[in-house]
Amino acid sequence: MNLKYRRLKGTRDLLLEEIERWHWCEGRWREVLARYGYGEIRTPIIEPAGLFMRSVGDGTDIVEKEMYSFESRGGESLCLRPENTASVVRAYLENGLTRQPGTLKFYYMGPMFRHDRPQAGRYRQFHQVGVEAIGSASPVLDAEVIQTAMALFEAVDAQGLTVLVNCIGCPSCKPAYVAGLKKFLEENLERIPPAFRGRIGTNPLRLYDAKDDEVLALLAEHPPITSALCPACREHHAEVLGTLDDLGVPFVEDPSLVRGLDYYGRTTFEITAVSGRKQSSLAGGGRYDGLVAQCGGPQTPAVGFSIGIERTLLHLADEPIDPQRSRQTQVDVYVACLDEPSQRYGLVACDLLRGLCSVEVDTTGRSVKAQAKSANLRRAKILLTVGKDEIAAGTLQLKNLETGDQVPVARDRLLATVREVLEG
RNA sequence: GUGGAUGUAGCUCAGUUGGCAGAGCCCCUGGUUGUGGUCCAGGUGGUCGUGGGUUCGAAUCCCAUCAUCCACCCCA
Repeated sequence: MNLKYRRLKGTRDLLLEEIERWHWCEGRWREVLARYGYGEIRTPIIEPAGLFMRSVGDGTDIVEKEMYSFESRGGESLCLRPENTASVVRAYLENGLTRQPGTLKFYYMGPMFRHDRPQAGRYRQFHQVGVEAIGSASPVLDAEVIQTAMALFEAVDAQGLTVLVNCIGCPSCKPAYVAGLKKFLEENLERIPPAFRGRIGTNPLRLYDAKDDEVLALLAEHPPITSALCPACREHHAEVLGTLDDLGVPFVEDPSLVRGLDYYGRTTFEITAVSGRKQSSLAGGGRYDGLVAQCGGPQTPAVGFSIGIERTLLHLADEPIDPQRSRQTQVDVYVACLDEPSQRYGLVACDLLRGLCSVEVDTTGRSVKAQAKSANLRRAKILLTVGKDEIAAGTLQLKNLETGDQVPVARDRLLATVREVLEG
């Protein structure tokens, strides 16, 4: 069809069987997150653009070319959030939570926006479920956070995942390493394809992200960051890995795992799908001990992650659903009405049923046959039929669609009878 | 930003060398005066993505454009 309006590139409509899948996942996740001590936080989708430029980093791809930024009527520079960590930190400070004792643990679920070229598992409006644990510098918390991410995957039966872990240092050891790496790369500039050279000046560490063989071969000749960590980072990293062992969370150390956001320090991790070429990175996270202070708050350590919901669902082996049935919403009781007076009688008579189950009163005026057909399509267990005769007698015809039995039921017996059929 | 594939009925797709626009599913009606899931008969539904060109004639060939999907880059 040649439609007048179409959805924007990289956005999707979620409905019918797909939204049911989302609800199922979201329910499981909320349960798990509560068990790990997280409370929900919902922050605005629009924020000041500066929040992300400073926290995520203005040399990153996200800020450089993927932000949906625009000017408000008042001339303020705004943007649709490309991620949620910075917003949570902003909210943490803005709501005066810095003096709260203990670790504050928030989870979020919601849409993020990045102006990328869409492809399988990548959308311009996509959704993440994530957590932020603010207020503890302990490596044990890092491990718990990683375990939390895995628990979320397990809750929706996601299989075949690998946890990649790395430590990218802190302000006392990272700068020296980065400077050394930069020097090394500049000395070997001719071995680096032009497409990657730009990153050397802005963030040399991100060369490790490249999948290019020449780049990787060159980097193999340079010591990894894990060999240049200061004693404190070294110990922190060992504690994280040791705690993961204690918890029985399998992981793979990956010294090339640097993440695309500036605020990460020390622990970084990623959870990837082993099989399939699609977008294999399902989740990413790490520690960001400097971010709260950078946003104007007191020096406060924190760690978190986010999971891509679309990618997770894509990764789940989804059993095919009947394409026709999946286009109708399930209902328990379907009320077929012969004419408009019957519709009115049916609607009123069935009002009480809604306290017990779901009810659809058909007001299309189609043939009873067509209405009964819809009842079947909607997977109804009971078909109630109303016409002149039922109105006169003060009854409804009640048909059990599983057995095919049909009996007239008096209006005042309707609720009890429907309950019997549904429970029996 | 770069590369590849695909656009035909609500859905999934055929369409030969350029010669009347097709199938299956769905939907509607009837078979069954007021009853589904099976069956039978009939029916509705199309600017062939859009614009231009070649041609007696274009879904088909050419050009442009838009959209979708996939991949790169990067990331969730």
